[in-house]
Amino acid sequence: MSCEPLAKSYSPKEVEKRWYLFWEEKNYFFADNTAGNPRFSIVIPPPNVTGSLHMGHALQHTLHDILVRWKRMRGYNTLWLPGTDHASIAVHYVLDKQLSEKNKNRFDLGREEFLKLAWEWKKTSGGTILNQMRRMGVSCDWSRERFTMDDRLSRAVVEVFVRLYEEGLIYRGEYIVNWCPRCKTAISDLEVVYESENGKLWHLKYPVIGSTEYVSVATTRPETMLGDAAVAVHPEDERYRHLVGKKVLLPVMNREIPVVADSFVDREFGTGVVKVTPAHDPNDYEAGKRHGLDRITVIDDGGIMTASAGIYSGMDRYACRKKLLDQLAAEDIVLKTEDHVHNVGHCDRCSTVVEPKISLQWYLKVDSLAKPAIEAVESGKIRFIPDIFKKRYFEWMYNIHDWCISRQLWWGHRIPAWYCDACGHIVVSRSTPSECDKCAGPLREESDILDTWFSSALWPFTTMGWPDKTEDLKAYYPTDTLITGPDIIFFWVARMIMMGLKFTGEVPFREVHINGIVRDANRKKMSKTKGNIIEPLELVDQYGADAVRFTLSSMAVPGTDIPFSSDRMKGYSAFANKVWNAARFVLMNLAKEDSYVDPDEIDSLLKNSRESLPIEDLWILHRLNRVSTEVSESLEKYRFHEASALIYQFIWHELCDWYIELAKPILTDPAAPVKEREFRSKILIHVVDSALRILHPFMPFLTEEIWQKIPHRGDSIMVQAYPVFREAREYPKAAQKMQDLMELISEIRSLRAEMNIDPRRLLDATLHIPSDDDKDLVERNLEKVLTLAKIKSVQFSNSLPAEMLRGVWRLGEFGLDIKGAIDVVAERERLQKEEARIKKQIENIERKLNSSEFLSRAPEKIISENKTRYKELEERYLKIQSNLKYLPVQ
RNA sequence: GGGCGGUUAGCUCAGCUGGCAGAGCAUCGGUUUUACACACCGGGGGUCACAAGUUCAAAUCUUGUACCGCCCA
Repeated sequence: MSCEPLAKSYSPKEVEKRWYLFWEEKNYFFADNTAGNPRFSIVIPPPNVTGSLHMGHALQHTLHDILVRWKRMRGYNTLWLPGTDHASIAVHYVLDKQLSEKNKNRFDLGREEFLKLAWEWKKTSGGTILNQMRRMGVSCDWSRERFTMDDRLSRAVVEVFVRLYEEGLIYRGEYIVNWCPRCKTAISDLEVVYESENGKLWHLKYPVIGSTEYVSVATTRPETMLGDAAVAVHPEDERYRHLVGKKVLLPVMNREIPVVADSFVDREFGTGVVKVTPAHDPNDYEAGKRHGLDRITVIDDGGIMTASAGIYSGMDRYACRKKLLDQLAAEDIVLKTEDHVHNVGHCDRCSTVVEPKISLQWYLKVDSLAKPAIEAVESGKIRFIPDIFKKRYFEWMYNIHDWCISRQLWWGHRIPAWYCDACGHIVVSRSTPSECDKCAGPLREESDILDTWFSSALWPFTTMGWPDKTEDLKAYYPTDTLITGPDIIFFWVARMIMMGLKFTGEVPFREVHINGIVRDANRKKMSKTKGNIIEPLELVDQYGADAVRFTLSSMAVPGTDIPFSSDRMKGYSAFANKVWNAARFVLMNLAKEDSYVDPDEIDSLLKNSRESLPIEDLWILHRLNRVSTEVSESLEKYRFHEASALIYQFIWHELCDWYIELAKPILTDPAAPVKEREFRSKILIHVVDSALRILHPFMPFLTEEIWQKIPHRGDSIMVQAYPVFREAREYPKAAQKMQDLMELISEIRSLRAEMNIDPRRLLDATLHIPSDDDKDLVERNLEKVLTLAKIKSVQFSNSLPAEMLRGVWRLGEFGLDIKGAIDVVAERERLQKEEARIKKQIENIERKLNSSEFLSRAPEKIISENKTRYKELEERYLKIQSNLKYLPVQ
């Protein structure tokens, strides 16, 4: 084993690139669907093909990869399937922008040319996010990368559409939809984001025909009055009962419109009289249907006023509002203008204000799909983590509406429907029909495409080859876990559950882990407009992928948002460096003959010579055993923050701070007995190797780089076994003894520091340890105390000589000889402080133990714990008091 | 308007079925000890938002109040 010395600090950049290529070359990410071992499969929530990696992705991909690498190392046949969705609206948005720079739009180009351009764009820029993912170290099976518009997935989409249509679950209908005038398409309820805006409420005067009376109607959108078909009042509203059935004159348009009575009117809003514009408001649309009102469309697809808007025809909707208000003011029709805060719907993609619009769209009937999807979660077949999110799921599912699935866009899955203009028949078919199957007339293909989420809903099974009965489906479906954000429970999770159950008869995944949202340091959501975006790849450049991963993981408390902290980030990059340097130390001190140590070899070593083993070895092996078990337990429960903290604590504060410090004298002393040195390096290699394995899923690059340099067997750490619990490694008693030694050392250090003793000065110490066993323990481990507490000699005695600094610990008391140079005042102060502190604790326990209620009602275990603790405290208290007595009086 | 979550050290947060209040960072004192100053050793810092209740015992359970945030309408 040749050991090149490591660089003085860890520099991630070059390392990361090299190992990622290595893993890919070795095909380690590949999932073999013929392997027999238990499987673990997971599909990625497909990122938007136009997207680039943001902190949310970085978090999710980190959590995915931790689970996947951990499962893989535990021997599971592991699949992590990557890919992207085609993101109709987003791609249109990108290309529209490019086209508008050349003063063109998609309609100038035409469908065919536009799609060519889109595919070209996808080919050159669509892979951005996938390549960025690689920099995070994700171990996806790239050979199975999918895209929602792949031929195979597209065929599956058609198959699903046709089946649903044939079952009568897909229908066409004319309803009022959310329309984006910029994207020029319908969007679903979920794609509308409401924002609270400061607007105005205008009260307008509508004269009553055949009377001098007028009604005052309040509106936030005066331009829609041009399309008013009626005004409405509540049927039980005494104020207006006499007007029902009469007509009012619509100002500007000078159109006579009826006054109708309808209980949808909110009597408290404005004056209790509302204008009814069936073509431009969902509630008015329904009211219009009830009263047989005209639907007068005054705003067109692009947000421009139509010919029905009279003199305002051709004007933009907002320009129209302004001009119209001028006219209304001039004609004295505006009675009042109030400030008014209201929620305005915006397009999720482009933020344009949504326009409710009547149109003919395709819908999916969801009632019958929702029922089994609700049951799947109710019965526990699918579990949400944290559990609380299932409430949100149920709430939405119980109030679910039919889903508008058609979009007036081109990039996406074209709806497989054809219209016969001759007889009006609609043909829905898996393949292009040549003629109408009713009248043999010519057919016109539907120009609409499907909502992107329609194909995303099929992702868990179409990516694995459905509707064919593929080996992948057999091996990896249903998947085990879905990790995603709370914002898409409805968009995606709910729809996947519905579609999965419908088409495969099985749930698409068994557990849904909902992660938090990454926010900036001030807890604000990151957004481009706020300019508070943190780019994960910039962090990777600066700190290394491992540090970014570890930071995100350490803060990933299930269901809790993550305020991203660059201080934590720095801390964990220091941790990476700490691990690096621990390895550096080990490598610097290994001998040529040191080689890989098999865990079983350690076990037999332990079996044969347990009695003679140094206590720190038993302790570190015990701790390693516990920590590796606890980390796995935490990961089972998706408690990533807990797992990270366990590893961090173990490696830094146990392995580095204590074990390596204790190993130093033997490893670095050339005079140390060969046997002892050899033994120590065996254990050390094993512990470091195991610690690296435990850490690997969290910090894959660093651990691979180090593991390759220490004595090892195998080609890569990522395919080694994850440490598991070993009964033979349980040494709770030895661990306790080690803790006692550590306490003694810490107490001595603390006393020295508090009394300002030169840290380099070696002191003589006297120990008083009542129990022979304990005394024996310290005697046998004296070297450790001498080294770590800077002591040059120890005397054992039944009483401590006067003129010494005194301290206490669990097993006894100790004195430090500083040759009479005791600062009596400082020492008295220190002891008195300690005395007061302990007295307070004793009083607290005394109160409990003196209470008969406590003694009669508390469980036996708690009582005896308190008694033990009381005894310990009391002993300590007495020791301190006697130490105070020994202080020379001044 | 309805529902859900949060309030713990200077900051950011853990704290699972009630039983000794924790971490990281920051801060203060000390140390160029040959793995690491991205380090080491040591210290200080808390009315667990507020109020009431349940309990032998409450950061933890119940109710109410205040403030902050999220989701739905």
